[in-house]
Amino acid sequence: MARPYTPGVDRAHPAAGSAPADPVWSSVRDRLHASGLRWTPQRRTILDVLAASDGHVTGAELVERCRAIDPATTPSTVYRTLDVLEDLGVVRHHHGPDGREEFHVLPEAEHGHLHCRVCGRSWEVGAAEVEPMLDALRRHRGFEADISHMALVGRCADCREIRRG
Amino acid sequence: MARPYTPGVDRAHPAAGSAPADPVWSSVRDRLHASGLRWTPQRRTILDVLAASDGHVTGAELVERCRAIDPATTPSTVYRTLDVLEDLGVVRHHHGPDGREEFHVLPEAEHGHLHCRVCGRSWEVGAAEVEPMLDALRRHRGFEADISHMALVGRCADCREIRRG
DNA sequence: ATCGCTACTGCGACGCGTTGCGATAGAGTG
DNA sequence: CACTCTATCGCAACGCGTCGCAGTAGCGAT
Repeated sequence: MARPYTPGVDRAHPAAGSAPADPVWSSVRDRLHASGLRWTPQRRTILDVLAASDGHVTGAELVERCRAIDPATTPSTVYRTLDVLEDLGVVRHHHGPDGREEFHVLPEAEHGHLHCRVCGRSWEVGAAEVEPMLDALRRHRGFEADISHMALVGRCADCREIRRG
Repeated sequence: MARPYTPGVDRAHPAAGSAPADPVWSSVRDRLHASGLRWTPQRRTILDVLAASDGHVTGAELVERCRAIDPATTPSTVYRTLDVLEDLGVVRHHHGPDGREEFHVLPEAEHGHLHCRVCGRSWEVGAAEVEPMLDALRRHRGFEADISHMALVGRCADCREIRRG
């Protein structure tokens, strides 16, 4: 067939139903190859899952969703692939209030995270909001902080309202 | 003996050699009682360990040091006690780059944390350094962030020097 | 000194994430 | 197509931290 190489149509693994035509995802394959890395059915599964996710997802959730597509998926493969994808800039991760990993797919803009300890909700803070502080750290200490990994824990407006203090 | 109640001299458990005469530690006992909580040999062991620690210590390290004093120490007891002590304000914890817990005993001043992803070293940042940003978050979003729990990951001056980027 | 209430302990099992290792299989080459 | 090199996989075991439960033991009251 003269199909111009849609990634993942030739799977033997049950790697999802709809092949992601998204150029972002197909480019991952090339980027892996460019770094001497490989394109495998397992990685395709994970990319399919990521493509179908939005917002923040925990590591365990990603493993679970991969299993829904391919029950043979093992955690180690998922976590290792997520590491690779983070190197490629496809995902970013930070740690929630309890230290567990949360991943964000292809963030449109770099951002940090706020977690309310009381209600558990979370918000994103734009780079602009924290840039002044990061800039100060850079100037005074030469420390270059990773915004994406930043997670501030505290109490949100609503929860402060309820229990004044 | 007319010894005026040095906490922990009457131990049956092997809770340390030198009893901490430090008023800070002895006050913990009273503070527990004031909250309807209890003073136990296990808690004394943990306080002894904390008293002998300075800077930041991981949870696992604390468990290990408790075991050195009392080999019967179990992790769950240690972690649960640390929770209680955090409520009392005796310790503060945050999460390192890998999400593991790090505890700080009785910080003299509230501070956040910087972790270099490359060399693994860490620094403290004074409240003053981050206050402007926290203030902005408070004003714009009503979010009250916990400085002690803040951990920024990135690259320190030395490591940026070596691998420019 | 004894009693009763319940905070606390220790145990066992679990959940998340990581690591080492032998086996497998991408992908470039002849 | 067969061959080689090595990135990747799956497994099993581990480390950190949490949780539920049944028994223990602080501590205030009698």
